[in-house]
Amino acid sequence: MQIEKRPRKPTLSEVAALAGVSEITASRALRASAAVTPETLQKVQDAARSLGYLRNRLAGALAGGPSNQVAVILPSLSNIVFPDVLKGLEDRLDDAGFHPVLGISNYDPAQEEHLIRNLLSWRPAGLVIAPSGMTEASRAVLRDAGLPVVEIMDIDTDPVDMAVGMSHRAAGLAMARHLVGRGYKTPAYVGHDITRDPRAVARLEGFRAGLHQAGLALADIVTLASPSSVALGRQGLAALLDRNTQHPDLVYFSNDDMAVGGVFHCMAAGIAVPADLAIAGFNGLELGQSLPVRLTTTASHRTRIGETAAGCILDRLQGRETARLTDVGFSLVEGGTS
Amino acid sequence: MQIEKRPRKPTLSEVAALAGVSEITASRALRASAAVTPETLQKVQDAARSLGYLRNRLAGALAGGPSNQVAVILPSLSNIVFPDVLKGLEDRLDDAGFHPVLGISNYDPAQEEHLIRNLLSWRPAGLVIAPSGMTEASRAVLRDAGLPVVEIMDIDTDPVDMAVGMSHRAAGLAMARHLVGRGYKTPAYVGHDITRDPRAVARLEGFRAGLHQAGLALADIVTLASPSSVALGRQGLAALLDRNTQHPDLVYFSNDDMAVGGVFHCMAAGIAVPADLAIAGFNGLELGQSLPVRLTTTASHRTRIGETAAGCILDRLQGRETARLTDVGFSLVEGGTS
DNA sequence: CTGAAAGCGCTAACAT
DNA sequence: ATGTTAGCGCTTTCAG
Repeated sequence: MQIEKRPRKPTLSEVAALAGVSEITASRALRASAAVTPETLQKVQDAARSLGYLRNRLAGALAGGPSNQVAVILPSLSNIVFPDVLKGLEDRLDDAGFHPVLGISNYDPAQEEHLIRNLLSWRPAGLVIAPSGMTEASRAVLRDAGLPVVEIMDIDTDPVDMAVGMSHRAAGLAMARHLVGRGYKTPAYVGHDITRDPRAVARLEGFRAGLHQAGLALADIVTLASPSSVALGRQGLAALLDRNTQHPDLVYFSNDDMAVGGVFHCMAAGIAVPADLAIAGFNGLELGQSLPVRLTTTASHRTRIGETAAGCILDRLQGRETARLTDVGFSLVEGGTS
Repeated sequence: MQIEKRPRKPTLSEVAALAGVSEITASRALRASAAVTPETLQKVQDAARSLGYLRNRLAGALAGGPSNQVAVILPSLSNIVFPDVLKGLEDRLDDAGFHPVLGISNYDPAQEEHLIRNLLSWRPAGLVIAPSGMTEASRAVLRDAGLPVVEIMDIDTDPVDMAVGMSHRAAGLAMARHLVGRGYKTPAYVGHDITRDPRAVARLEGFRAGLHQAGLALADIVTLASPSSVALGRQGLAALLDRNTQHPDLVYFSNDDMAVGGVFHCMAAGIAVPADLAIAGFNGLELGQSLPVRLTTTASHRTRIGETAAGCILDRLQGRETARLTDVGFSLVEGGTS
């Protein structure tokens, strides 16, 4: 039998009435939150089904029940890095029956602050954020929110609550050491609009520090005022090589997208890689690893960052102990382009 | 002045008390939902600020206020297509102050059904779904939910409410016609695990129909039982060419990731593209368009699908008229690989 | 423009 | 194992 009219969504009390039990019993049965006789369970479930009952978690959460929403604030979805992180988050959250509520800050601290308030107004169970220059007000709101908060990507800063990520400075440093060890003498750098990307800046700093330790320095730098892309990397390398400066034997790119663009430029311009020019990136994207010659790069564990951050939220919610800082590390990928 | 203790989050009634107005007036002031004297507005805002008041939308929505959450169900985040769609959704939703609540179905109808109920239990303002074989029960729930529902990606099926996407069959057909027009005679196909991807199947069908119309047929087909990737495309083409069948002069790949893998295989194996072998993909990813030789492909307007779907939700919510079916179309990209 | 009353639909806290 | 009582914090009526 189906209900013919649908004047209003059926409520728990209607389910309870039909099942011949009290509201709270129906509630317990439907949530499996407390012991309920198999028979009553059955009755309630049948009643719910026959009425087409759909739980209202708004009311449940307001009445003190738990939320299964987790606010997630990312700076962008255009950079593949963040969908990867989101995937990790979603995977782990989903296992526990939680759902991300998404906000995109567009790398804007003011928008970020607005988002934080807005998402928090739904009283989520936790919040995960890839910070974009968080304002002091933002930090204060998060501090007072009384829920688990995980700042992701970077662990070089001091988090409000917890942080999960890697040291980008260390990654740049490690790459410099690796390449110095392979004998390159005149390294250059090609980057995208890194003013909005403090992590890329940190890598560059680490890279320079690594060179410096070996008595080397960057022979040249090109940075372009656009978001990173394959096309931009191509263009950036072309611009670099067009200059009448000391010719580099190696180019460190701000990330893999850019580096792959560099590789494509070399292909098109007949430059042998790595014989004439070595190339290195950052991220370890599938893209770079699928090139005819695998890209030398640093694999960032983006999905793992998401998974770990979700894990922190869940651990906290379940009263388990959590680390303030979690370093998921990185791995150097010795490809064929260096 | 800051509050020292924080025994409980401040409520609207505390704000109202401090501002010396009634609860409802404070509510109106904070929402700008009705006319309020500039003075009272100021008083209320000041009170809210000084208490560190954070609106509770759970209560608001339960009391009949609007929700600004939109449920979004996608089959995966691993395939770049869906983050692209999500980006479009987020962009448009964000403009209107709405937020996506995300669920991933993993291409599983049962999980999809579970997700629908779960997300709907938060009483979102609307729902956007890229269907994965929706069960009849799922459709029924959506039909009865009494909110705007947009099914995305495909418009070859009959939606519960609205649909936004393109005809994948038409895209395959158009590509076949284009390539036939360029004189190819022995086309082959390389695909990923298309049993889970009805849209890829529809493209293949369209492609075959197009060939048929020209008196041609597929010379060979390879499909591999894994999700699409560059590596898989490379492997697939290698497998195809290894066989002792009629040698193809053209390969249509299930999508761009796969096709780029094909291009890479050719590079590595010394096969001239398109002289020895032409290659075509689907999606129009930046990846393919950044290759030394631009990939021939069909650009799907993924982000626009997201934007348009969000627009449908918003239009409906604001009482504007909405189309049942919206075809965002596609465009043939005549690259250098064919 | 502001207020008073009533209740959204559910669950925690105590009973029993 | 089940029921009773009280709200959760807000917004919708309807008044003034």
